[in-house]
Amino acid sequence: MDNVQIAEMFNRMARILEFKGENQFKTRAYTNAARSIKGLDEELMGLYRNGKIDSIPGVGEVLKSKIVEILETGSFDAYEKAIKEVPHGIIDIMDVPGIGPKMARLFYEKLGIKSIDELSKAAREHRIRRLPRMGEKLEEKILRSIIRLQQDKDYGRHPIALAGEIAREIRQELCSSPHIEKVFIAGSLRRKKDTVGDIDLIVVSDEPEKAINFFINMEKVEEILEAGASKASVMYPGNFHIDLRVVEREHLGSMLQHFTGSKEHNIHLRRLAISKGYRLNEYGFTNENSGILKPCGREEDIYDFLGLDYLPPELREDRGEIEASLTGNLPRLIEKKDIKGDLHVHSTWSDGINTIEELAQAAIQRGYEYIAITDHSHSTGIANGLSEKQLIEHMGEIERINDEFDDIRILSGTECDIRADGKLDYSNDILERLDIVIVAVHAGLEQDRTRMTRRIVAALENEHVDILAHPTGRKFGKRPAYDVEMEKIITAAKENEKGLEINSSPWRLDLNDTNARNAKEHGVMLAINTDTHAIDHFDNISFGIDVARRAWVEPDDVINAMSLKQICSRLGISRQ
DNA sequence: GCCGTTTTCGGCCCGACTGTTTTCAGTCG
Repeated sequence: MDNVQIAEMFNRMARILEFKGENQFKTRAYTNAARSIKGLDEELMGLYRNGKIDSIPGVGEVLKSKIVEILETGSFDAYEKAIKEVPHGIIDIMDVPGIGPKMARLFYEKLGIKSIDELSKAAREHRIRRLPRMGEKLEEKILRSIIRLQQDKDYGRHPIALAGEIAREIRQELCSSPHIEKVFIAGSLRRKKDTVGDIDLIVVSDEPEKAINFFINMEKVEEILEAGASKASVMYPGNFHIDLRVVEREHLGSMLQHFTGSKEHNIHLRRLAISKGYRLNEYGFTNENSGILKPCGREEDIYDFLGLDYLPPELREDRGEIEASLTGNLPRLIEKKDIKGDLHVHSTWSDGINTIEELAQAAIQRGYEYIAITDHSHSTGIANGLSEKQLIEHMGEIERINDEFDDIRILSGTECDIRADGKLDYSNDILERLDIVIVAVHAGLEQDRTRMTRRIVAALENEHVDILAHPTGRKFGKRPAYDVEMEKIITAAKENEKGLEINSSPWRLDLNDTNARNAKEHGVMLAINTDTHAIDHFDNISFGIDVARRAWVEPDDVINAMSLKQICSRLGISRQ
């Protein structure tokens, strides 16, 4: 039973308690504990065995005993009883947008509805509207919501790169309205999460109604979900849910902060405000005694007022950033200007579309001191992987091109396949001759957790290996991460002094933020690489930097933030 | 059910929008 499963169990328990109409704070306690458990660096089982299960935030005596019960028996008594009482389909019903615990319970008690299919049928047969406070519009809304839910296989989450494009497109259109002064992107998109659920926008306007009207009447809007005096939501092509809030300039800071979130971060800030005698909302601070509102025109004003250093949006997840800010221990987050090179680049020698010279030129234009050409090894036949003989020619070619360029150093490398048994695709003799060796899993993704972990750890134990690329293999919309024990990978990377990659391809973003932060905290060095297959891909580096920033990564944690001299020293390259 | 720079008891973030009602409960973020 791992942390994710235990957290899921607590989440389901919370949903059941909601349905049963239990005390909302008790319900919230389960949700909070679940979230806290998901964010743990170590497995609960390990903590339990070492007697270190105390001091998990949000877990008190009662929930602690339930965790122990789960670890020992696979479940806990109260949960087993609860799932017998509340049919499984009911939880699904509460996942339909617009339906919460109260309605789900009413449908169950009055109409015996226990599943989404039954709900859909009841709505079509107009049985919902006969219930108190229910009507025709609600039936239509339910049917629409169910259809959207069923169409939406990825649970409504979109890769940040796609969401960013849509957001910029909408921003441009909104800017053309005479009633809209300015447009800001907020929400998880501004926090740079790897995937975003919906797109949150703020517009500054003196005429809110006209601004809202312009928004809901944009040509591409497929459906208007709600439209009020200061807030509206629409559906946009590609299953994008867009939320808009209108604000007057004097409240912009508060609104930006509020709408950027995260929810947990905001709750923490509000608790902090309460302890100082103020209520905090999207319009500013209200003095508890006088009732006087202090508006915040700039986001910085809010953090200032609470005695905090400014918090970059990437950190606003209530994962310790507020405490760090209070004690002056915020990280100096990595920035684009810190990146000195790219260590994962493919050329025409394997499956890239640009020559080594073209890549070198593009890297110079981006101000890099070095790049590593890391074409595929021969097992990756589909990517035109190089034989050992070809790899030797490849090295010669790089040496020749290095003579041509004064402004950049090209490192000879490989992205060497880790075979199913953990052996590498090239012999040690040839690996030794390369400047840099990146290893990666490309096939045999279905291996079980134990084998996959052993396979990767074996690769990390090879003395010639430098970096593990895209460590979990996930690709958005294509496949989930393969099953692997990340803790063991991180430990092996630390013990063998290997780097782990944050792959900046917007379809990978692998390591993700939580794994990357975990690695950093264990003292593992990271490499923020683009896995470039075409010159334009170099610019994906910003996505990788976003992930790193969300992981609290500082320049000193990053291999390719090192100067050429430093990196040559790390890689054991004598000639520079 | 958790938690404490007021507290071991009594709090627990806060407001907008909808649909159904004539004043508000439910849902959402």
